[in-house]
Amino acid sequence: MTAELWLTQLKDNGYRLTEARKAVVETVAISKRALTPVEVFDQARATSPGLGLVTVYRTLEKLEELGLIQRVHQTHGCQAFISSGNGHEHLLLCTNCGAAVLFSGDKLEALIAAISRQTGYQVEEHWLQLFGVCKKCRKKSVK
Amino acid sequence: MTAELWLTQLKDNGYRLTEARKAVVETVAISKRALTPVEVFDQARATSPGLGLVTVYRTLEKLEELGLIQRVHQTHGCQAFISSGNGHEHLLLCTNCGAAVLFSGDKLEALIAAISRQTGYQVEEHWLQLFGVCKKCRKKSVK
DNA sequence: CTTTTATTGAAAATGGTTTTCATTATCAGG
DNA sequence: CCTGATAATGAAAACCATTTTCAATAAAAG
Repeated sequence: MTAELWLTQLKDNGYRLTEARKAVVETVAISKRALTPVEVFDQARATSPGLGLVTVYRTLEKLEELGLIQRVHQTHGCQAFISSGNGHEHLLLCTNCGAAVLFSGDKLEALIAAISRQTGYQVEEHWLQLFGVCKKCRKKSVK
Repeated sequence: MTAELWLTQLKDNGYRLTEARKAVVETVAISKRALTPVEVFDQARATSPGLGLVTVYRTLEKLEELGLIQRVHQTHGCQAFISSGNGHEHLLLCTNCGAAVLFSGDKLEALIAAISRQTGYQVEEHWLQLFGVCKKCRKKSVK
C-alpha cells in the first residue's frame, strides 16, 4: 500500500507520524486524480476533522521534497499534486474527469540527441505530458 | 518583425492599437526568454513610462487568446510567457539563463499510438518540454 | 471635428499560499 | 510507563500575484 510506504519514508527522514499527516497521505495516495491543496483538505477532513489547510500545504511540500508526489501542470492551473509512481514516468490525463495514468518508456533519446546537436544545448531533463479522454468518458459521451 | 505582426493581429481582431499595447507587444516579441508579467511591466515602461501592471496582464491575456504567446511551465513557477512561434512547436529552456528555443518534429506518433492502445485513452494533445544548459552558459561554467 | 466606446491606470478586492506564534502531541530516553 | 525536548499543529495575520471596479482618457469611425 502506497500510504504505508509514504509514512515509512516520512519517518525514515526524521518526520513524526501524526494524525494530520496520515490523513493527508492517505488522501493523496488513494486518489486516481491530481488534487489541489483545498481538495486534499476537504477529503482529508473526513478522516481528521480538525485538520488545518496549512498542514495540508506543509505535508504536500514534504511529500514533494521526498519525490513521492509531483505537481501536475495543466492549462487551467498548476496547483494539483499526484503520486509520482516509480522512477521516471510521465503523465496521461483525462481532460474530462482528470483520471491520471503514469507511463514510462518515452524513447526520446534520438530526438533529444538531435535537438542537442542542432542547438548546442546540453539537455538534462524533459517533461512529457499527454492529454486525452479516458475509456469511461468516451463511453459516456457516446451515449 | 513579430511585433508588427502581433499588432496587425490585434487590430484584425477588433482591438485598438494603443501606446500601452505597443510597448507590451514590443517587449514580449523581442525577448529571447520567457517573461513574467512584472518583468514585462518593468521592461515595457522604458518605452511607455505611464504603463500600468493591469494593462500588462490584460494585453498578455489577449495575446495568449490569439495564440501569439504561450505560458511557460517550470519547476519554479508557471507565470512566464513567451512567443509561440509558428505552428506546433516545443520549448527547450536553459535552466541557467532562461534562453528559450522552439523546435518542432517531435516524432511522438508511435509512442502516442502505443499509449493509446495500452490505456484506452484517446490522446488529443501533448506537451513536451526540454531543459538543459545553453551553449553560452556551458562556456561560462567551464571558465 | 465629434461622438462612441474600448482602453487605461489607480485603488480596492480577491484568493491562494506563507509566516507567525502560542498550544499540543510525538516519541526518545529514563 | 512517564517525562521532557521539541517537532508539529491550527488560527490568525501577512503576503503577493492577479482580478475587479470605476471614473477618466484616447482610438478611430463617420
